[in-house]
Amino acid sequence: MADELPTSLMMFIASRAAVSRVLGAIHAAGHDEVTIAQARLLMGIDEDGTRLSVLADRAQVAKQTATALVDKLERAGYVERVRDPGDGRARLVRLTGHAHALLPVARAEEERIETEWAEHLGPERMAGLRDALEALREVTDPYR
Amino acid sequence: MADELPTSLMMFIASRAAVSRVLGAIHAAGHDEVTIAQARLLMGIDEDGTRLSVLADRAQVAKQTATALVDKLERAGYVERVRDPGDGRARLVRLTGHAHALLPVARAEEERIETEWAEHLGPERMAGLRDALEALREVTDPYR
DNA sequence: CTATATTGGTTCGTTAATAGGACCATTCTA
DNA sequence: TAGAATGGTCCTATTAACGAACCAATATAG
Repeated sequence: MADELPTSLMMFIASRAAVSRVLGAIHAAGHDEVTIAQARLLMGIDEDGTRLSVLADRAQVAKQTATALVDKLERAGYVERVRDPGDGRARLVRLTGHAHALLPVARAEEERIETEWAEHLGPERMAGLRDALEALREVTDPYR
Repeated sequence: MADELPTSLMMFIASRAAVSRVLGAIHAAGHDEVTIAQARLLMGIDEDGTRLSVLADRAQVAKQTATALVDKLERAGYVERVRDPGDGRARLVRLTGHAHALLPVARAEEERIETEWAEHLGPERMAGLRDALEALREVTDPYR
């Protein structure tokens, strides 16, 4: 074993496995067309709607990319664009009922992963892991 | 604070920051055309060459994708395809001198990140983080 | 109060990444 | 030795991503 992979690579491996499982659960629930990039954008939408540029920021993609992703999500019925009452230029991207049916599925699978990881590591190591990751956000999370 | 992000998402955030920095260092060293996907493939190449299908496996992409990536890397002068002496069907993808100039740059930046993270967390928390991530590989790493 | 700058989004055009399917050559195996 | 499996490639299509140019609405300078 004695593998000595970079810490960031080990994070990548684990997070990719999680993403893959969550997306699998989403697909299994019948939401076949949703892709990873689209899901990433969906996650950034607040309950009362979010501007496209904010969404782009959160997902760390260009505005044009966010536009394209929202286009697809809109065509598939997961979001709608409504005018921002406070600013005539802006529009708010809002989740539809269709999307609201989707979120619990994703959250449940995420829960399941979290539980399995905790079982595998034991409570202290899991707590330590989360603690370290939270601390790392201070130096790695450009948003917040 | 009290954020309660999923563990896997926090991993994603940190690993993305690291990838972004390593790629930045690579670009800053003059290797402008190399992309993330290409770098990911490069990392899987052993010193004495590696088969394309193994590469595809390691990077978790389809053979066709690996073919396309190797095409680009080959055109840019980072790898070469040589016949596998032991198997007439196979060809070995090997790093060129150009690529060998690149790897230390990536490794150095990775080192720097590792050091900064350790400083930010302190030695025990960093050790605990690595330990937990190594353990998680047992349930999340499809390769090994 | 107008002229200009900024902001929020979209459109156009291009490139990278990815994979399904078909396919060929070589090697393995029953 | 015939048929299955393996290693790669080609063709094609879709998604993701972004620079550049652009329009409409708002904010700001003079």
